[in-house]
Amino acid sequence: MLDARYVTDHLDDVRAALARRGPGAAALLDDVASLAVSRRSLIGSLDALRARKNEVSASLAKLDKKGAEFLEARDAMKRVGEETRVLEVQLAEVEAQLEDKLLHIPNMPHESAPDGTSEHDNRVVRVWGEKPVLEGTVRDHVALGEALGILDFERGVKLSGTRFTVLRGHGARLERALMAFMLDIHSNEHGYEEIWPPVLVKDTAARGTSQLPKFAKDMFKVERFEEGEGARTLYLAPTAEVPVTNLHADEILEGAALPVAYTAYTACFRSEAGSHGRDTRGLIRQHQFDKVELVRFVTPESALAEHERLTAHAEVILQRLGLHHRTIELCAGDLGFASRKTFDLEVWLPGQDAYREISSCSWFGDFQARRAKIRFRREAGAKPELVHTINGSGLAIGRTLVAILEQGQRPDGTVTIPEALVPYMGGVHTITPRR
RNA sequence: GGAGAGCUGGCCGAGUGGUCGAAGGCGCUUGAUUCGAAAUCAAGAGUGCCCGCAAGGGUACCAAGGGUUCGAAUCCCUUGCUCUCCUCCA
Repeated sequence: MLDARYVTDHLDDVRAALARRGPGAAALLDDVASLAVSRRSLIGSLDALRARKNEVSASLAKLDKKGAEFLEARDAMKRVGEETRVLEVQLAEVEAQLEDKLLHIPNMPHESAPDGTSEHDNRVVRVWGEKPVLEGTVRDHVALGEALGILDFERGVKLSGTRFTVLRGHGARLERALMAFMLDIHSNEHGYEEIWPPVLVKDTAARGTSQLPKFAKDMFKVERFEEGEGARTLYLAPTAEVPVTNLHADEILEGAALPVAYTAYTACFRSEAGSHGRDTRGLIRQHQFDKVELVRFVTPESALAEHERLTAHAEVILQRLGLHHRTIELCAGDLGFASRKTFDLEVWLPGQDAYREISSCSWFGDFQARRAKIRFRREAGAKPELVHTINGSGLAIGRTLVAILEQGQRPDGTVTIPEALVPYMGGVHTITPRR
């Protein structure tokens, strides 16, 4: 979230920055400044009252507990106590309101993010490779996968409903191979520490990365059966970003340790509320999918360069797989809620005759760090500062599998496995129909 | 699931209603000493918020939340977590 004090002191700037996201975003600021002001004045009065209470209480300790002086002062303090309680309630109320407003305000787009209102205004930054020349009928991954017997959509639906898929044989193997391939490159070559986190997370973690409170409907909520009072609600992480970023929630990192870089494979769960009817066919938009994530905790001054670096790390995967793709930068109007600047990698899918997002690499400034209280100290004794967080998919595995099928298809319906992946596939070079 | 013990500052650990933000030790920082180091001695170190240009001042924080009280790390309640033993399980 944004800093209330910064918003109050730079109201016009913040308003202008948020306006770049489109109409509406800036309007959310209206009450923040006034709430922040009344919060400060309440704290002022409250602290003064408490100071007096502390002072008098200390002197009371030395008095004869039955003396008239003691009794009189005690009664006076009783009234001060009540007054304090009233102010405390008011303050709690104001702070709750302020917090609620702030949690719903999106991040300010960075000045380098291009202007624009929708995905049509996104800017192509670079293109890698070119569209493969495919002989014969171009098929999409659904047709290919079903014919090869590696994608079983029907049984996915039977087990779990729409947007769930069963991978089998070389399909399942490919999914596993991609996981290991990506993790190996990021941990061995790019210097990321491999993490294996829980995927059921507390609401506090989801709040830290900003899925909550605003995007609760996009997640699966898990309740423990029975339990009564102690019942706990957990959320299925929609991305490893949530557990991995929150690894350092409420911590102060040593400046020398930055950048801290983690990579993690997790299954990801999205309820996809509000996307009914979109991408209903195939693997593109599932309730459960696999992804390898990259997360970096960095200093503010290195953030822009670090963002480029992380994006490049994700691009390497597509390059090693020989998959034609392009990198685009999102315009201000298309940025995610928490992001200041985002590069998307879009892979070419011949079956759809379109480029589709396969990775989204975002720089969040201190937006997540403020929510999750992730700080660093430049040197011993220095004041703690908020870190900057950056993350991106490196990559979405299901969509990578789709791209391999569609870009690697041959006229006879078989699929060529990218050379780099062959060792991970147990030496298999080509996926051919089962039996 | 059952029984018990506990949760204090970076760590260990005192503390049982008033001067406790908290003894002591370890660790850390800075000085002194030393050719340098070790040892020793001295001083200093928490985090948030509010006021202040600053120096500095105020306030809150002893797992979390509530309560009792003029006053709570200390008493009461609720929740969470940790540990030990049993049970169960992968």
